[in-house]
Amino acid sequence: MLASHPIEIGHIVVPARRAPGQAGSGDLAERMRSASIRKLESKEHVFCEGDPRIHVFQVEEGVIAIYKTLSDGRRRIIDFAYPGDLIGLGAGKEHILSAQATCRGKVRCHSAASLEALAESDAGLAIKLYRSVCQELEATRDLLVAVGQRGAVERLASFLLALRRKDAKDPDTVRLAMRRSDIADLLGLTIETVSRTLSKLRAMRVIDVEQGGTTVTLRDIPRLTELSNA
Amino acid sequence: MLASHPIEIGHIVVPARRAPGQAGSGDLAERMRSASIRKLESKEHVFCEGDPRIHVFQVEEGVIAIYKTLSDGRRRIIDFAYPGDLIGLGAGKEHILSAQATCRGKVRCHSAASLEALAESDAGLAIKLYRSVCQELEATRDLLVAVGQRGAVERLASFLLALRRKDAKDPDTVRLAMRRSDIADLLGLTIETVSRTLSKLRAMRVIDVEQGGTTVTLRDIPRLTELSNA
DNA sequence: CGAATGATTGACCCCCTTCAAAAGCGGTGG
DNA sequence: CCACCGCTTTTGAAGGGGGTCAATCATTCG
Repeated sequence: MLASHPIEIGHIVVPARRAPGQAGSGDLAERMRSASIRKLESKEHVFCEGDPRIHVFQVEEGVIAIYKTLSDGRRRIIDFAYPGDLIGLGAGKEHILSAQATCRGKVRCHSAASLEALAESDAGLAIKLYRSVCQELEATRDLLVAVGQRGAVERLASFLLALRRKDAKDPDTVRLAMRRSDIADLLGLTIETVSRTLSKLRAMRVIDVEQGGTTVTLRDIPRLTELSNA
Repeated sequence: MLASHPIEIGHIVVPARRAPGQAGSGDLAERMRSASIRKLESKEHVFCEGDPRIHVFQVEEGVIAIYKTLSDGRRRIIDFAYPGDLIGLGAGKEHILSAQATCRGKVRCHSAASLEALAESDAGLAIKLYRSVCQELEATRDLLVAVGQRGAVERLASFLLALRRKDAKDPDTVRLAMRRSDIADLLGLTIETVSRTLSKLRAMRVIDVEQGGTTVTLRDIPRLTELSNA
């Protein structure tokens, strides 16, 4: 039944990761443990639009960009998948989105068919999937709000705060494990504007950029939130 | 359980509407029939951010704008809900989005609690909800791609084509049952740019705008698709 | 019919894009 | 270990598209 519905999820989050207390009979994370691991080089594709949808992948390490290719060849990144996130879930026989590693990483591979078969028979799993997609939807909406913003500062501020929520190790530090071009394709800007805007935010003493531009320290989060206009 | 998960769906589509052959034991549309009707004036709110989430509404007539309010007071429209669409679904105790009629219309009111209780016990219903949210997610992604586009022409073209898919009576005619300001807030543009761009598309012989700007005839759909860059 | 709301069009300005160049970092091989 | 090479980032200057402000026109509704 799931396979008859031509909708792709792209990536969803294992519920147990965000809400650790919820382990139960239909626990996704539990079922994913035994699958095989695939290593990824930077810029390597996990899958592409049109590929047969054989596996569901769970990010183990690194960051995966989920994107659509436009008719003029440009890339529109929909989301970045972080460790714990599931990508490649869906219902069609083919992928309608592409997934590409922004840096080196690993994904755990799982059979798409068997996961979907499980979802059919297990109501608890179905509800977990439902919630996961809700979460994904919520994230996409937030991104939509950010991208709809006029200024580049607003978009970058929103982006940094969103990363902070995801990445969540040091609350004041964000690792940009992707290129400027990835950020640009996510936010609907150019690399130059991304770079310039980060410099501007640094000049405003709101952030600090270190170590080849990959590590950002959030100096003034209240101000950053203000700038994001969320 | 559903109520403990702080995610709002905003609006989802009754599965039976898009896939008519799928009627079954847990049919949403079936359960919605007996609910009460509420009439809406143009610009009237169905619910607002922060309101207690008591009802789930199904649009009967008209168009409802689903939006977020930014800190500076601006509106970011997430989606337009059309007849058949469900709005107000979610899991938090309060709405995190607002819903406002763009024109006169009617909504059918249904108890949120009872629908969610049903979803808990009925696996078939849970899967239907899951698929509905997938559909919603898909639509939001398409909008994200459109809004991420650089030019106003691309955004308007995408918007018109999306409306055509939704509205779907005459395949060459689209009714804009909303103000220019609503379109602007959806696409991240200004009213002036929306107006100018529609005029430009008219000058290009791609569309025709009639009757006070509410009815748009799609003269050259291949061209429009090209312009949308989808 | 008249007031109010919304749509259209014009002029000007700012921000982002585009084009271009230089500098930094990482990786590879000698 | 260092030098070299490619990729990425940063920064600069110029141009264009959309925002802003403002006026006119159309439509709707009381």
